[in-house]
Amino acid sequence: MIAVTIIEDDPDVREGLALLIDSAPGFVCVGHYGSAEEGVLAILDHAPDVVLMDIGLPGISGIEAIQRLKSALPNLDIVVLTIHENDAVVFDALCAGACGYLIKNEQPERLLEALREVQTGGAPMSTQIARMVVRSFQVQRTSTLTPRETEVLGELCTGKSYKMIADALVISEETVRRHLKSIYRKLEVHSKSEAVAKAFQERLV
Amino acid sequence: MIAVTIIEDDPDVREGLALLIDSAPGFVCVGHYGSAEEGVLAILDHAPDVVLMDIGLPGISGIEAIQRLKSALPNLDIVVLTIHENDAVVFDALCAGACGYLIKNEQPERLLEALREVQTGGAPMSTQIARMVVRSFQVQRTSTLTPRETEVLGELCTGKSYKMIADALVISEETVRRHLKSIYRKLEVHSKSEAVAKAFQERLV
DNA sequence: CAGCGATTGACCCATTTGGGGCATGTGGAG
DNA sequence: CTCCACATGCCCCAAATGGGTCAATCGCTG
Repeated sequence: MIAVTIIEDDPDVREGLALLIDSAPGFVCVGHYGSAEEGVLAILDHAPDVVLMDIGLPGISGIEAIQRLKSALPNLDIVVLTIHENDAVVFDALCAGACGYLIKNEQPERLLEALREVQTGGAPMSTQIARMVVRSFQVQRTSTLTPRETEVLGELCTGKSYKMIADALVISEETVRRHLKSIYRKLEVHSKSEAVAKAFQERLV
Repeated sequence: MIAVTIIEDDPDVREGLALLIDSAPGFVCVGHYGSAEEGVLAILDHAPDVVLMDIGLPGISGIEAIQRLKSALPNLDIVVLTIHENDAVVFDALCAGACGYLIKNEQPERLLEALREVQTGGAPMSTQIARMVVRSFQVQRTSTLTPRETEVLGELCTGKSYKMIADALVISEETVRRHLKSIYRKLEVHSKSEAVAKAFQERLV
């Protein structure tokens, strides 16, 4: 039996979900709450197998609730069920510790399948969410840096000084400075730390 | 009809996949190749809907092949099908442009479902892969930095100078230096760029 | 109340860095 | 053949940075 707790502010949706889960073989709904405050306290008590969590809640947000639950119960599986498919919300939820992310238009059977999936170590996501997540890895580096400059920037991003970079690339320190000047112009930055920050942000490394 | 091209070096597996796809309603296998070199050339010609790609290939690797295909045909959907579930390989493949990632023990029906899913804008992944991907967002910051120090480091990571950080936090430049000294000791670094690099790598920001 | 960590601030000094100019060799594009 | 981008190197100088020491205030803990 998979014990599920629901946090969802709309009473109709909440009841409907509870009913669905209770009537599905292999599942039991051990609690359903309309706010994160109530829900979190109850979950710390109940310790269910899975939590179905809405995001747009009154009071404490679902994201915040996920963080609190995860820091208290690191092994708890939390599946987000929401209408939000905005980038920031999705990534915030995953960073906070959600193991799955479903959009509210999924079929009931798909929802149950997702709950089973998360229990077996998976990470169920609605198709468009999965694509968003995968796409987040594919950042194309539209860099105008020359190969050598890219190499120098790479060394810079390991925290090396000019001298260390010079040794690593077997060139003079002066040449490193020369490349850096060019890199700074192209990236429109004016210091090592700014260049490193930009390199990480733009995935130039 | 979904047109599929297969790149897989084991002849038996390759033939088996081709047979599976050709005999499935709604699918047609428009080519199957034993090496990335052959396959890539053929795909640039055929322009199939989906490519099923193995990773451990002789000659050019599957990762390299994905990069080449993606740069020529950005809208091509590529699903990796492999036995490798090592972190680096998975993330390299996704970064290179794969839209899906399946482990070779999936049921035939699940494979077909994945091909349909990727066509409808999804990103089919085997359960353990999906979990790896989601987990990659959840990096806990085991930082020993004080709140104020974290704040200073945050500003540093935007590329600011001491003076700019001082202005931003409304403290003296000297105090910024004081905090930085403490941060450097704790992170065991000796320069701004090294601190920024470490902050990004350890997700302290 | 004594002590401690966090935060704030200051001064000194050696190095590093950023920005400027100048110059050479090499390989590929036109 | 000429031009240009790329990589290499050097000099100068002002500003920023790293590392050291010293000290005051605040809030919490024992």
